[in-house]
Amino acid sequence: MLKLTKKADYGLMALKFLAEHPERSALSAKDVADAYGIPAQLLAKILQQLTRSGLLRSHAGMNGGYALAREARSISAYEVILSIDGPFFITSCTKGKTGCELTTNCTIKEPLARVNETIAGVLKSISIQDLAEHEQPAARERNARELVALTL
Amino acid sequence: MLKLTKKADYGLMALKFLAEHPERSALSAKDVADAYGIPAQLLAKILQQLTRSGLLRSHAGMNGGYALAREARSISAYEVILSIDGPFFITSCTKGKTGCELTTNCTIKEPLARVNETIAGVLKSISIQDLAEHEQPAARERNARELVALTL
DNA sequence: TGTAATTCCGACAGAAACGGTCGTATACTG
DNA sequence: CAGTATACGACCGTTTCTGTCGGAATTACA
Repeated sequence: MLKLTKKADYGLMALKFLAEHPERSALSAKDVADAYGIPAQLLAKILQQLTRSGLLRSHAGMNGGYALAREARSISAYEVILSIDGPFFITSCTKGKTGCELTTNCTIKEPLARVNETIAGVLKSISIQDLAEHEQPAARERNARELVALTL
Repeated sequence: MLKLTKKADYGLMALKFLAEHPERSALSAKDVADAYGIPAQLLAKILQQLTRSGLLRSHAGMNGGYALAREARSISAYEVILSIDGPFFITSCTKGKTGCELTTNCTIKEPLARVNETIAGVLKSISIQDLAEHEQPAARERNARELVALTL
């Protein structure tokens, strides 16, 4: 239904939270979970996944936790969603390698693939820092032309 | 996971098929289902829903079936998806009236709402006729500026 | 009038995805 | 060593999705 999973939401929230607290060298999963009322163990798994994808750096032990692996500005919402929910295709027929197993050619796929790229483009244009700043002026003018190029 | 349901896919395919066969006054659910290998009864329910939403006109009885209620050019992919899958919000927290029941304010919602509108804008810019024509040049230049206005 | 084609509608069942929990192992700090 | 924290896999309950079944109402046509 074209909606992010809660996991992806949690992930974005967590990264935003980390971006907002650069003074702490690391925040534990529990810190973040408490801040937002997210189930701690669930968030832990999400953060572990983000670590595996290289978006976070983790450190076990006392005073350990997670920190952004890169600048907030250079981490896009797209990467986060991709890491947590896996690759998304707007068409449900595009499943892995098999392609569309339905009829000879569901020509519907082609135009929707363009929509898919547009969405990806929009998500790529939004950085974690954009989320952390309550206004996100930076992402605006920056990608205007690019967006047009993508959709058309 | 940011993906259309199969039902929505089926609905788009069916409308595309109807748009491609204007010579027939009506096509039965079975006709369309056979053409694409879609489960007939499932497609029937989808077409009924689209009829309820006013996108199709139905006619029972022999030689009955479904036909587009409007010009293919004036029916957008957005309307189809909306009819079948219901209103979509990219953030999973935006549930009906309650709003975000999580923390005081998940500021994440605000930027993503803009993404949501962008996606809606793209889907609105794609008509059934665009799907029927294998190239969809019409939707291109037409909505370029509008898209920019939406995202920013 | 009767029969076949077809839409209409609700209920339901199997399957998959999602959200969340638990237990345990591992790593680091002091 | 003890406490804090990540890492990871198994599992379960709920929801959503996909598809099926059965029956009722509508229409065309012989």
